[in-house]
Amino acid sequence: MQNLDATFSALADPTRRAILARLALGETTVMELAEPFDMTQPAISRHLKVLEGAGLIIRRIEGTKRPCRLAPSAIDEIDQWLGTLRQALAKNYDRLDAVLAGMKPKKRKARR
Amino acid sequence: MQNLDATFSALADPTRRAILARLALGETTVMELAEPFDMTQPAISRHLKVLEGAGLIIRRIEGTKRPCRLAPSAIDEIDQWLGTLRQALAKNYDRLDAVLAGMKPKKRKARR
DNA sequence: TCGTTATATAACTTCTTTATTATATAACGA
DNA sequence: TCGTTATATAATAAAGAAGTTATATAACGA
Repeated sequence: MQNLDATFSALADPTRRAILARLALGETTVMELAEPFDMTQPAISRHLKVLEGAGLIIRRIEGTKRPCRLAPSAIDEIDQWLGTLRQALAKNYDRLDAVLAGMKPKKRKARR
Repeated sequence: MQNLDATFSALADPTRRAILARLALGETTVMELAEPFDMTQPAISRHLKVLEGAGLIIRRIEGTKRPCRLAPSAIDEIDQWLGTLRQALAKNYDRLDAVLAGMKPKKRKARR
């Protein structure tokens, strides 16, 4: 779990998220992907490169076309990271709730 | 669900993810957060501003201190977006699997 | 009231990202 | 073989991000 940088960074761009959404509907070529955007083809090619670098999409070669599709593994990776955070968060809030409710105050207040 | 840009962008930085991880353990002040990093205090302050802007953390004022804690809502938001993507992805792969398995070939091959 | 602590803001530098245009490559169909 | 289609790459400009130092602000404790 070390390319979270690339993954989140790739997801930070709305064009790239839109591309992913489109790819979620099925495999698509570069030109098909570029069409709905007000952007040149090289720009889209670059976005695809970023997505591929982050492991979010996979490309094959089919004649002169380069159909892209989503890679499921990256999603899992994010999911896993989020899971960890959510879990810690839940624990944290439980604790806070407990404190607020005054249950088992233990040795709270011992903050240095 | 419109600040996904800010959210993912905030998560793309390893320092900020580390800060979140630290905050997952409980509320912490700016200096406490800065300590483990090889970075100046203003840099950390800036990171916190980014995280706050993305709605990932909440800050209160306590005298001269500004304790931060995680905001749970943003996590949910990401989760929701990921959920949508994962769902579409699953549907997509089911379809692909079906095709690959040769089940109900329907009108495949009709690719233009 | 004064020095200290906790934090924020500004000015600035450097590195990165994103988009553009122009051009290359490579397969396709005639 | 030739023009066309699909895509990539390079050069470059413009905008943004991240860190630094210097400085401001505001609450604290003496």
